Amino acid sequence: MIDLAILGLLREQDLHGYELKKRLGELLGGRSISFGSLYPALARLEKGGLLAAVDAASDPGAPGPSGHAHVPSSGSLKGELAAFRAARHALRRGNRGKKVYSLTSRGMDRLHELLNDPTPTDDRTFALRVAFCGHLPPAARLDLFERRRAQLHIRLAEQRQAGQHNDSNDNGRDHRRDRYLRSLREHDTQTIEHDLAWLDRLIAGERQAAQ
Amino acid sequence: MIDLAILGLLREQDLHGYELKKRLGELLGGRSISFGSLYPALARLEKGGLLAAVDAASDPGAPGPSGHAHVPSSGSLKGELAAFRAARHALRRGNRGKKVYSLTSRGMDRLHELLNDPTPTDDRTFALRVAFCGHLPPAARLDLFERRRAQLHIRLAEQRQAGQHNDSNDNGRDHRRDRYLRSLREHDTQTIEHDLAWLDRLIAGERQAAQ
DNA sequence: GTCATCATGTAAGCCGTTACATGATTGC
DNA sequence: GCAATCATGTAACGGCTTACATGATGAC
Repeated sequence: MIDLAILGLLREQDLHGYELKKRLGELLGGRSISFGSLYPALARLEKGGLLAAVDAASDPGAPGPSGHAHVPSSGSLKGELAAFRAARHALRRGNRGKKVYSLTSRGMDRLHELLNDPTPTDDRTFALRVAFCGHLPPAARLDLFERRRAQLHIRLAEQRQAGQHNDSNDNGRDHRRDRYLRSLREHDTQTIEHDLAWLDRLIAGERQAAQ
Repeated sequence: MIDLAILGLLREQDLHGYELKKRLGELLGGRSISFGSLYPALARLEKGGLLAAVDAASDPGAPGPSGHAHVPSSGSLKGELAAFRAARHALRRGNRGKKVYSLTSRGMDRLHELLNDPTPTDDRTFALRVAFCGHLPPAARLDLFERRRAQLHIRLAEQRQAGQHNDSNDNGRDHRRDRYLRSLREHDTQTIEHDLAWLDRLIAGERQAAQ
């Protein structure tokens, strides 16, 4: 999930981690991922050759690179550590704290792999796929939508079936008690139907565009 | 989350783990929890005194207890193990594989604690709370609904705000590309509004019942 | 010069999953 | 007797969170 999010966002534009997190928060409606999960993921993807740290391009943040790493070489342990870090930073980055990532061609391949993966996924992942599916060939996009539709149809059937065998012992007082349970189920059903209607609209749009 | 689910379901009726999982699956619409998570949770709750294993009551499954553990005492390691297990089973359970749990008074307290906890939670947990809120005093129930409503209002505001600064560089081709992103956001917004409308209905019902 | 924000990372731990292992019950 | 299902558990691992630690930049 996190890989899909990162690769998808970087496809549009080179970004550093902090900015990436903000964008992702907007994409998923507030509930973003945490730094503790984002930065290790970025490191992993970079190590795997799917991302590359680039010399801060014009787009994200301040433009002027002026990288010169003069190391004062103090005696303290802390000083040594800081110097080491500064040197490492100077090697890898343009000028300052930011580390801007760019999608490599392998990363692009991986993104398409993740978008086309036919195994059913959770709601969040599907949302991400929709967000990034504009880059997909129309046929793959249609597939994505239809797979999701099938999945939701199954869910809906299960939901209805579960609603069937409602309390055989229907003795008065009980009637009022699980009123909330029934309301919940009804609402869930409607939510799925709402999702299905949306998917149908998307699919109709695709078919229309195909002509 | 899993604690809430277990305690809430056991409040209605004594159940064994396997049955519990099935009910939970119905409650959450298909996507149940796994055994690998359920059984350890049951063990933990039993150890904590929130649940107690009872001698299979009349309700869940076959009624007749006839527990007699005659141990053949074979020489093999496997045999010893089996015998040990059988003995352990005989001590703890009525007659067969099933281990039926019952909610203790401490478990009941914990359930109310979980239902009344005012910290905002994820959607799944809220669904569970609604499913079990029939046991709550009306005021607590109303509180639950209104806290959720406030939470959703915030989400909705964030959503709208995120939708504001849409691509300042609105140059033609771009227009068509993130059509899917916009559709997704619109759908998300509608979903939240749908949830809010439901909550409003629930709250109205509570106020009406309060009179 | 200090405070808020930007920015990157590490460590510990929680919560859940899949895969594995075992055995009882029931229907044919 | 054999298979499907019911039933309970353990072990390994994955992904994400919180809390912690560090430092740069900019505004006042």
